[in-house]
Amino acid sequence: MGKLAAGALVDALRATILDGGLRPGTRLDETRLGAQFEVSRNTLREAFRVLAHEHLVEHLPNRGVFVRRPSVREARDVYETRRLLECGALREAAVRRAAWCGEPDPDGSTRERHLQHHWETSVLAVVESAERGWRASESGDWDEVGSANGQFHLALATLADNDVILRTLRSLVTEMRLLFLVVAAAREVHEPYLEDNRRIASLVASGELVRAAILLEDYLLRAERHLVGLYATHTLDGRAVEPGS
Amino acid sequence: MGKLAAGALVDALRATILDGGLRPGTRLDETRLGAQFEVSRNTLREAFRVLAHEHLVEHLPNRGVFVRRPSVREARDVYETRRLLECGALREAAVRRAAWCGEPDPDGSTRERHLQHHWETSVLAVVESAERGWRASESGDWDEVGSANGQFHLALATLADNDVILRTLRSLVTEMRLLFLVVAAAREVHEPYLEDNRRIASLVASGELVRAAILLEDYLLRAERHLVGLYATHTLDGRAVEPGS
DNA sequence: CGCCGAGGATTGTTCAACAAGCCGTCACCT
DNA sequence: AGGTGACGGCTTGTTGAACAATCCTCGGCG
Repeated sequence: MGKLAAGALVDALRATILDGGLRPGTRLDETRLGAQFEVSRNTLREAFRVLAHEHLVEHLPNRGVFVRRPSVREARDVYETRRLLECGALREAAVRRAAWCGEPDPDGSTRERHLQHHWETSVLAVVESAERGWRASESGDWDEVGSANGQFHLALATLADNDVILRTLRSLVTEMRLLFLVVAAAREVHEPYLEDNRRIASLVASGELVRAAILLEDYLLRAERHLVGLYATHTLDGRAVEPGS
Repeated sequence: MGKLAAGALVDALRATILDGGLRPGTRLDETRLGAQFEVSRNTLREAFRVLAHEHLVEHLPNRGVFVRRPSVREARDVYETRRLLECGALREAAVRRAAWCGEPDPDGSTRERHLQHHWETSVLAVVESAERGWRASESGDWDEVGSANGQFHLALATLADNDVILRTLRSLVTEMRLLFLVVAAAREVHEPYLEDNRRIASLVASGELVRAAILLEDYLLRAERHLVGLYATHTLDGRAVEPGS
């Protein structure tokens, strides 16, 4: 039992949901889950509040909380928002980097070094996650591919050095994993884009951020149409109704 | 006392913080606030979880929760993110509307009518909130000006018909109100932009969304620099340190 | 067939208790 | 004097039991 049960419980529940241990639509029974995770009903409720705020779970008053079953509409909205934020982050990173490289080192202040360091580690994370996804696909580990893909997009956001963008995208990326649970196995979703990830990563590494943003925009538009298409086919078998209706 | 104490409590606490009843840096004592709002310590903790997730409040383990005192850095990040989302929302609304008006009514389906209705009410909300802010400034009600300004920007986001963008911006707008608490009275912050709001609103009303987006981008850039400037001066008096240090 | 009401189950909330962790104090030691 | 370490109080973290309120189900009744 790690300390701070509530926080750990949130992570445990999120992981369980995202790993398919609690399918979308399932009701999260307070006494049953409390027994399962060995926490009291009260701390469980605290965890529910934050999961609800993360939109992984839906809280219907006096009825209980349910694992959310995102609609096609939401898939479209999430992709559109990601497009704005991720491409915007790349463009912001571009202008900030241009403004910064323009000045030929006015003072070797710690801030300069900090920016330099942040840039290098971020680029490294981008390239690394792209490669990680590629290797995982070669060994057929599609769960790992999905995870690496998420890391890749978060790494892109990190380039802008903007915590608000980053935390927003983090929330969207986990919500995407919930989307993937509804439509299909991760394979078809990620496979066509591994090549794009690598091309974007190499553009970022060579500092061509604007071109990376353009490619990323097209990439996300294609992915959106792809997922929406899968959604239409795959929600015909499993029950496609909301828990509330 | 309305039913569902926990949810109502969140609203009450948020309102109290945003109205200055609980200044940034204040520690939120569980027993004291529990007595004050007449709720148990447990439901209070549930409320804390969601306020923390909204970034209105900071939770330091075993030390308590404190009203957050946003940094200049965060001000910059929030404005940058708003710029991406709000301007992006306008552009998305533009392409969606173009694609839709292009088709000369293939079938008078309910979906068509729904889109039409959504568009009209959204535009109305934009114009209305802009006017509301203007009138409030004439009568010197600067709190109302701030509220109307928030409504205005949310109304802009509504044009894109994207729930994810909307809820994200809602969170950012309330976080901005926390920023305003730290730097200064709402007057100086909003006054210069009332005219811009009206011009943007009229552009939206006449369907010139792209031009509205351009004006909005410039507007938000100016506002960001303005607030960051105020921040630098105003955090010199009051103590400018974080609660953790 | 559909309405309705009783009963059971689950959520919403409170309370009291206790363990654990932080903080200020104060005596003690060098 | 100044550092330092134990002590004690106060606050948070978590639990379990209790009770009201609400919802769902199921059986009866028109």
